[in-house]
Amino acid sequence: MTASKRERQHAILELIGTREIGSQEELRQLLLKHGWDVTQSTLSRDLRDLRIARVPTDRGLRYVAGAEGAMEDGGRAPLAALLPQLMVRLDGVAHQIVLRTVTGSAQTVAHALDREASPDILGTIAGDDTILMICRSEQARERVARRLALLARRPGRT
Amino acid sequence: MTASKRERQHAILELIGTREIGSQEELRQLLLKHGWDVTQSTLSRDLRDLRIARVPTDRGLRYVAGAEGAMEDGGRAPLAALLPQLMVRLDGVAHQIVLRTVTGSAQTVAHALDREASPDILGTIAGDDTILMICRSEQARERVARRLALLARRPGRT
DNA sequence: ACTGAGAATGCATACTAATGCTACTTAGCG
DNA sequence: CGCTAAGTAGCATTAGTATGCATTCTCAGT
Repeated sequence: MTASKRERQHAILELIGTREIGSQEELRQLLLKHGWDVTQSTLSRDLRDLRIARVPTDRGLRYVAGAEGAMEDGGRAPLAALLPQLMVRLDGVAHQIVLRTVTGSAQTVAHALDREASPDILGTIAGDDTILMICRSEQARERVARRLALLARRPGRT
Repeated sequence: MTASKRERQHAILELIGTREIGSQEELRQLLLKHGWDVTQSTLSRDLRDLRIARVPTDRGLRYVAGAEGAMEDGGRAPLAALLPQLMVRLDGVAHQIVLRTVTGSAQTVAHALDREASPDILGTIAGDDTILMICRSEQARERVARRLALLARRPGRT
């Protein structure tokens, strides 16, 4: 599958945002449990693509994703550039959308969202890795969610 | 020399802030020019101490100091350990739960919540002493709320 | 369908980093 | 002094990561 690369990299982002992962082999095992069976080589390349760094922490080396890689100019990057890199998951209920991002990037993405000034969106609230978007209606929510999902898919245009 | 360690690490920080360094051997060569002659082992330990990460950039792997390493928060305690101490009040409407914590602890608790990766929870957003949790449904909310209430009661099991 | 261009991946291996162990230096103490 | 404990750093080795090359897979164009 061609699409699997993107999905896999997404899974990687989510795993790394959620747990503490210290080696590619460790990551490989986790991915296995989720149905992906790839070699360390592939992971090395994925981590490079995703700009995921290995940083020393109190508890040893850990992989962490950062916004640095995706941000072309300080915080002014368009949504289309940010989402593929930073969005981890998208979901919603009623007139609300919850958008999960790589840890630490919620503010950045929310900012980009605000700059879009969509009439469908009443406002956004961002924490560390989660953004809550209040939409004008359920229909509005659907529109927005669809668009975001699309933007997140490829490094394409608006 | 004993005191040289501190100086050397200082030099390392400066070098890394100034040039693009991609390997410990490279760093070693630079230090040599500045009068320090140490082995790769030592540099590995220095870089660990300084929390310097190796991140993939456009031009290959580079060592960078700071941000990511410093951003690293330490509170990785499990929910069961946190809640009895930090949760103040629990309430909810529709598919949302509002969890009040001791002032300043919301981020910590929210983080622990995220790490649980419950399918019932779309996401959490934390302020200073309040966490908003968006659940997948009202039923999900009830499940989550019940569980949280239980966990908060005492240092019990997951 | 057939085919050439690229993308994606695995394999084997080169490269780089982390670490157990030992030695040495220094400071404090009897 | 001689001894011990703490802190550093080197050496040798292991652990872990990156990458050249070959193969396989996709897909557009014919």
